[in-house]
Amino acid sequence: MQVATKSSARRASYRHGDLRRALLEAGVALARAAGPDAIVLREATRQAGVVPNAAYRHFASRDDLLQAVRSVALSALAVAMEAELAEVDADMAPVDKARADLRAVGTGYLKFAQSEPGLFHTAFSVHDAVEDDVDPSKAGHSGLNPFQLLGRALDGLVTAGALPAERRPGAEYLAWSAVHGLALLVADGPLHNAGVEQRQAIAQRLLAMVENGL
Amino acid sequence: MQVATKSSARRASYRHGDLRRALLEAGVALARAAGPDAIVLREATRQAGVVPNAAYRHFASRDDLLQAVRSVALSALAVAMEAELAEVDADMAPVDKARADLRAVGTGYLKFAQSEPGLFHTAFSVHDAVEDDVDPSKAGHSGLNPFQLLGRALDGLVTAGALPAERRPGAEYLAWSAVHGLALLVADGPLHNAGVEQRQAIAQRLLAMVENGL
DNA sequence: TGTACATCAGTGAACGCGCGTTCACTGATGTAC
DNA sequence: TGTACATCAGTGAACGCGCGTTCACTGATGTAC
Repeated sequence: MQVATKSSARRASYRHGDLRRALLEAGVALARAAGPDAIVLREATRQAGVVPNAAYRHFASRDDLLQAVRSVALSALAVAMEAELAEVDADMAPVDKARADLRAVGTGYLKFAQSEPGLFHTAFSVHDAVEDDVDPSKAGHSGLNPFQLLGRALDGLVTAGALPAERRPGAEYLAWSAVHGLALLVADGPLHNAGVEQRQAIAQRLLAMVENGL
Repeated sequence: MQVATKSSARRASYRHGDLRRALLEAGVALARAAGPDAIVLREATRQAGVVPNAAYRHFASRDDLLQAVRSVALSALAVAMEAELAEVDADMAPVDKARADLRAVGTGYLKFAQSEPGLFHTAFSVHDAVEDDVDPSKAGHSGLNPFQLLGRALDGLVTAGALPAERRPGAEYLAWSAVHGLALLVADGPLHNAGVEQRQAIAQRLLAMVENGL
């Protein structure tokens, strides 16, 4: 791994170089492999090649590290959703475009849950209100976090006339519920080992259900 | 607490009386209060007034106790769903009855998640396939577990002609996803502290979405 | 009905484990003169 | 350009904690004669 961004470029090496980053990456690796409970301070320092208490120069506590990893996970989820949004053909009738965007949001969410179950669970291990959070460390490239991306897609539906404005309030929770529930079944539930085609079929049916049911 | 059922009636008192039951009840109390991770063998023995290793006369390991508590939680969930089903007026047109049954299944599930979040999480802390499980300790009074109650309701929808038979396969996962997702938001997510009326409104909209979208 | 014996539920004491966290330190680096 | 000094990232050693689990035991109960 090379000096990639500002935080490691500021000075190339002190004692460790960039221990904070190394610990965070170790924490992410642990979460990726086995979920939030696997984020263990001592193990992160081991992976960074450093003595256990050295972590306290960069994180106030184990929970502080957890929260940092959680932000990374939320951000990665947002990026996955944005990637799916970027695939949507821009030259469509507004209504179709708005619907396609909503589907992309759901698809990105589901793909992430499937491919990164550990990070997915970490992102939602604490359920404080992400809704109004403007912390950029939890956002994707657009500056929006996953919940906000969903909100934007729903707003688009209203603007395009595909969703009556009076049904807009609370719609996040309906869409989120359906997709989040399936995401769990797919992340490590009974559908985790279903075939790709079966999963995709169910995902498509679920998204259609949301679209029609909203 | 008095001798209530067969297992404590067989013999009224030996050393403890019925330690297995006492440990299980302690485990359930712990899970109820703080979820599956709170099920701690030593704490259960403390609550039962017994030395830690005494638990091993009745449970092979901590995980064995966890699974027993999980069965209790699944069974309680099934009972909650059955209670809601029992409220459905039996003298309705078959189609309406079938729809009302499905709603009752969802409502029971959501109410349980709301009122017993700790047990709810315990029930789904391990996600092995409950689908085909015939273990009566995970079932309600009907002998069916929660997943099977949902399946029966969907079958009823088909029989009544409210759901095309070709859409029946996989329908469990669509309905389950939506309701399970909302259950989590309501159990300890952002909707846990929403007002009763707001929660009920969202629940009704979600169930309508499932009904229309299936 | 009474005594000898086998059973096995619960005891007592101890393990090793890995965790998060605190303390006083040291020594490489950056800075001021 | 060189030296004295302050900074503070990482060290070394140790804590107390509660956990699950194992071992050899003891003594109240149920059973056979």
